[in-house]
Amino acid sequence: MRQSQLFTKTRKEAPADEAAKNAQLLIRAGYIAKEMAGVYSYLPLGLRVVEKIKQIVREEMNAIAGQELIMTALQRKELWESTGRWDDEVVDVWFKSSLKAGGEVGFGWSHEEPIGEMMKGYISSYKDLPISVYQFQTKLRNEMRAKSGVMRGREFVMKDMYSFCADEESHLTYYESTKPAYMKVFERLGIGDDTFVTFAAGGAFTKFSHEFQTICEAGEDITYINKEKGIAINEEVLNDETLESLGITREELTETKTAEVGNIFNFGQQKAEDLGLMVKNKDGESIPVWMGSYGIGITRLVGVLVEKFADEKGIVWPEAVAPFKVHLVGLNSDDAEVKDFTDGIYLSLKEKGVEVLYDDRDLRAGEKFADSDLIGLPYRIVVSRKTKEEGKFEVVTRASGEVRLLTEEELYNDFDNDSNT
RNA sequence: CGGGGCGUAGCAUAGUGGUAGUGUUCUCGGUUUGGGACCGAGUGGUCCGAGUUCGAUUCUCGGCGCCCCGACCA
Repeated sequence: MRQSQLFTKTRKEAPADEAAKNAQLLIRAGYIAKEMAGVYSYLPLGLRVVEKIKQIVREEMNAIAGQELIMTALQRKELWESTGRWDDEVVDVWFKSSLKAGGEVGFGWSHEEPIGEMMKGYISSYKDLPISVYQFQTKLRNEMRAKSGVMRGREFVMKDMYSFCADEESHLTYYESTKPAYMKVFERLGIGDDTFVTFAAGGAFTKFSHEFQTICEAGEDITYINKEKGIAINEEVLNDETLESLGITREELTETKTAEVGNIFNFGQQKAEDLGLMVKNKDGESIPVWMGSYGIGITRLVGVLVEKFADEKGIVWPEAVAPFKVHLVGLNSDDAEVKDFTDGIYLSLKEKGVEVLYDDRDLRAGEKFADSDLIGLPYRIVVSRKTKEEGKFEVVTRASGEVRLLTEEELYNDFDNDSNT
């Protein structure tokens, strides 16, 4: 994409009403725009990042037999009343409204009830199971206090998946299979080494739920971690009983600030029982379905990645989620010959299938470099009168600052879409 | 929801009970051209409402909004 056609602009200064690094940088670089506290619009660059993350999650959920769907944002009051969760005293994050035709509706803060209810129409026998479905949904939660930029908003995108099984064994097998699937997601996002399956407060059915906590200074959680043993415990369940059951001592754990990027819940049969989601087993008896729910905070991950990898110059995207792989910075663009030459490089890269943002604006070098650093694409290729004459292109790796000089041929080989540059 | 802070131009900021200033952005002209360069000109502003006052951006009250700490986070 040509940067001259991108409607967003970078800003030198961070907005005064944002204290969080992720929001400051994302706004300055033109990825997001603030609508109100805890509510952000995703602009062209930001949307590309969100879609990249979604695609990685999608691939890994599909790999464990997840079927994608999308549910509604509007939800029925009566359904939530049937499980006792319409009451504001019980669920304090409801946004509610009323229909002009009469009746009340809620805005989806979770989809456990609606998905279970809907599944009644499709599940009646153990032969129908197991089933796992997931969606990417904008969740609306009336948080008392939004904070930390995109990490704790009132409106955010989440992947939520729900599993339905006919017996405990397949249910637990599926539940366990989501852990490595989740870890693959986080590895692909470049935060695998810093993300831990964490014991956390569970639901009514199980002693623990499992969270996926990523080491992050801007996170809201405190997690006690032992990297060697791969054990992590949320402080909310850190007690003698927990330590003993996990065979570890307090001294072996390190207190760490983390951000919750995912969580999985084992509902057992309780949720289905509440909803009346039953199947016939082999003996012809009606039994409640075994259910689990599995979340990943998509837009929160955007914030976590910015927080973790940004440096003093700006954002540094992991290659897997960067809106473009290459930032082609054209200098001396007032010189028609250089400009034509740079245009040619741009078209060739595009032809090779390389995702490239081409800074074709007629600006001074310093301004372009500053913007490039701020936007944070993995590789910067500089083309100027000098490089045109010498036939060498400067390639800078954003994360490391490494500078290479490549010929045009080397450049295309290096950025061939199939390579692992 | 408890506590604290803050609302001045697109953005960032200064200041004052009496015509609101600077930087940046933006527009125009010129010089520049590998790290946000320089010179000149121009556009553009006191969150909303009530009160006090001859006069309020400033003081008082209320509202709305934003940030931070705490509580909450199924």
